[in-house]
Order: sequence, then structure tokens, then C-alpha cells
Amino acid sequence: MTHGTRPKLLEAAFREVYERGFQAASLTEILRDTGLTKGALYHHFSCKRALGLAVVEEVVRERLESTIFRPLEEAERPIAALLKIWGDKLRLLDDDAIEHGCPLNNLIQEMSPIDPEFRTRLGAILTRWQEVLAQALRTGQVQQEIRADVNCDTTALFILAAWEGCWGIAKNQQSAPAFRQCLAQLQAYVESLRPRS
Amino acid sequence: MTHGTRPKLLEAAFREVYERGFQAASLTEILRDTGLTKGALYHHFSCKRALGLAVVEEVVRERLESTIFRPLEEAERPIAALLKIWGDKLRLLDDDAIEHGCPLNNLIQEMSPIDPEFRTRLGAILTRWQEVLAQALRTGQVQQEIRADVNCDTTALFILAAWEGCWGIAKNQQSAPAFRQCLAQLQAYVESLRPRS
DNA sequence: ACGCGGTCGTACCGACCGGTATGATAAACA
DNA sequence: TGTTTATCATACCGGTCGGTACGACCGCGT
Repeated sequence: MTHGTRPKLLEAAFREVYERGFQAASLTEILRDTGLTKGALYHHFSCKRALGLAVVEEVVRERLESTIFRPLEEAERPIAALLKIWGDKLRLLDDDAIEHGCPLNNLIQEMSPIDPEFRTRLGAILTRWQEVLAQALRTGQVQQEIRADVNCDTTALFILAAWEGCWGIAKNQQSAPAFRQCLAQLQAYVESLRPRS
Repeated sequence: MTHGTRPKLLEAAFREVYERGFQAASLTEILRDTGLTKGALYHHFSCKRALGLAVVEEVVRERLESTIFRPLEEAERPIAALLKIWGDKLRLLDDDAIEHGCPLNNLIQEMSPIDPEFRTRLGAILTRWQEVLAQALRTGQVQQEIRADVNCDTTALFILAAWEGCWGIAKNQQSAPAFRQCLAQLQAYVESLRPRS
């Protein structure tokens, strides 16, 4: 059931971690949001760390799978789909996203240096993202929308880095226009990968 | 004097914040590193937040000024200087930098959403960086090393975002090659701004 | 009717943190 | 020399945190 106490805890924990970071996230606050208590929490999760890792796997990863990874994999024209996804993100940009940035990137920056398990799990999501992007570029090549001489793997990595970087800038500037400006350059970069007309 | 207790506190605080983030930084640990006590600390700084802001202004900003901003401003051929700075950073890359990433970016990601003062100060450094980069691109244009049709301001912003993004990826992957790979693409992007030969 | 395992609430602990109050010391100045 | 002022040490406080112990409840099989 999706209305159980465990999913409720995961969702509230995601919110709290998204707003404060994992280390600063307060279990008490999560329990206040859900109306539950520590007994319920420690029945489903052995410790705070386990809760955080579950958030990574079952919330962060799942959201990216459904909103980006699978749409990109199932698209017949992946390059157009990629630009469309970015466009959607820009149109649906709310204050919350501008204020707090990318959930995955936040956790990566905070947890990678101090917890190997977090680092591995987050790195797996990053690798998956990179592979999805690289595959999109490859089919873009056979569809002659991407030049044949571009290295799809390293380009995918760079696009990923630039994407997260744009989020980081916007998070400080606290303005959607700054994010748009930054992302427009990323789109221009992808356009520059097209064959010379 | 540069050997006083205040600079010693600032340096130790920078290390601690760099390794754990500001919120998780322990004043006790800083004092243990310096051999000082809380009396000394709270004589020079009114609270933990003031110490953190001083670290931003007097350590983080100053390091960037001396290693990147001023060298880029004083260079006769800024584009070559930019590529050289990146090359130096790659050659002198130590495990510490790979493990903990870019100090400025770390603070931006952690503090921007939760403290307006931090956000403003960090944003000022970011703006300065952007302007230095934009100016470098502009003189690159008059030296005919950058195409005349590129928007220097937005391009500078994008380069900045990509640069920080590369650090973020490397921080998770924990490998210098990943950073090199990522940064190579950034260099390739800058090369793509050159006039058609 | 009874027991039992899963589920969750309540009360509480020990540890750690940022911050404060106060005292000791030494330099600076009269 | 006497006094003030800057500098730093020591001891301690209030508060919050993650985590634990234990009890209540409830469905379910027998």
C-alpha cells in the first residue's frame, strides 16, 4: 500500500533532507510532519542513516527514473526529448526548486566526502544518468542529429556536470532568470553538437 | 601580523568547514587544532556565524583573488591564461581537492538556502568571478581568439556553472581522471568559441 | 478464548553543541 | 608604579540530537 506509514516517513524525510540536508535533518521534525513517533520510525528503519539511504534509493532515484531516465530511454527522438525535458523543467520551475536546487546534487555535495555508502549509491544514480544521456547521444548520432565525431560518454558526463552546475548557480542567485540564462547556454552547447548544416 | 591568533583561527576554521561543512563544523575541533580555547575564539568573533562569514571573506575570497581573479585580470592574453590556470589546477590536483571539492561551491550549496547573509557574500564572489571571466572573453574577442558573436556575460556564467559542476562530479566519483575528463570537455567548449579557422 | 508477532506510542538517556560568565595574565599608558 | 584594557583560559549552562527501553494495541491463527 502506498498510504502506509513507511512511505509517509520516506516522503517527509525527503522533504526534510531536501530543505536542510541530511546531517541537519531532524528526525523530530520528520515525525512532527507525519504525526508519527519514534517508535514507528525505528520500527521501519534501523537508524537515521538507513532512513537517508532509503530516501536516496526509493525517492530520489525513483523520481529521476520516472521523470528523466525512462522518458529519455523510451523516446524515439532522444535529442528532441532531452530538449523537451529541459524545457518542461524550465516552464514548471517553482520557487521551491530554485531555492533548494537539485536533490541529487545536494546529497552528492554533502555526503560524498563523509560517507562511502551514500557516495556509492549516489554515484550509481549518476552513472545511470550518464549512460542514459550517452545512449541518447548515440541514437542521436544515427539519426544524424549529433555529429559522428563527438565522444558520447564524455559529452554525457559534461552535460551532467553543467546541468548540476546550473542548478548550483541558480540556488545562490535565487532567480529563475539566472537559471534560464544558464540553461540556455547548455542548450546552445547541445545545439553546437549538431552536424554543420 | 599573520601569525596572530585570529589568522590561526581563520585558517583552522576554513579547514574544518571545508571538510565538514559549516553547520557540522565543530568549534571544539577548531580549538583543538589551534591549541586555543573558547575564550580566544569568542574574543575575536561574536558567534559561529561571524566566524564563518569571516572565513568566506578573508580566506575563500582571498584565495580565489590571488589564484584566479587577479592572474586572469593581469594577463595579457586572458584566454591562454584561463586555459593555463585550468591546466595548473589539473597538474597540482591533490587527493584533498578531489575528496572535498571546491570550497566556494560547497558553501554555496549548503548555506545559500538557509542564510541570506552567506548567500549574499558568496553571491558577490560568484559575480566577481563571472565578471572576471566575461572580461577575459571580451579581450579575447578583440584579440580575435573568441568569436565576436558570443555573449560574453552569459558564456561566463555557463563556464562558471560547468566548472563547479565538474568539481561536483569529481567529488562523488573520487577520481582525478573523472575530473580531467570532465574538465577536458570544458576546455573543448572554450576552444569551440574560437573563430572558424 | 488465548497467545503471539507485527506495529506503533511514550518516556527517557547520554552525548554533544554553541554560547556565557568569570578569572588570570600581560601589555600599554598615565 | 598603579591602573586600565586587550587577550586568552576555565568551567559550566541550556538545549537539541540520535537512539533505546518498554508498554499498548490489534489482527490472526488455533
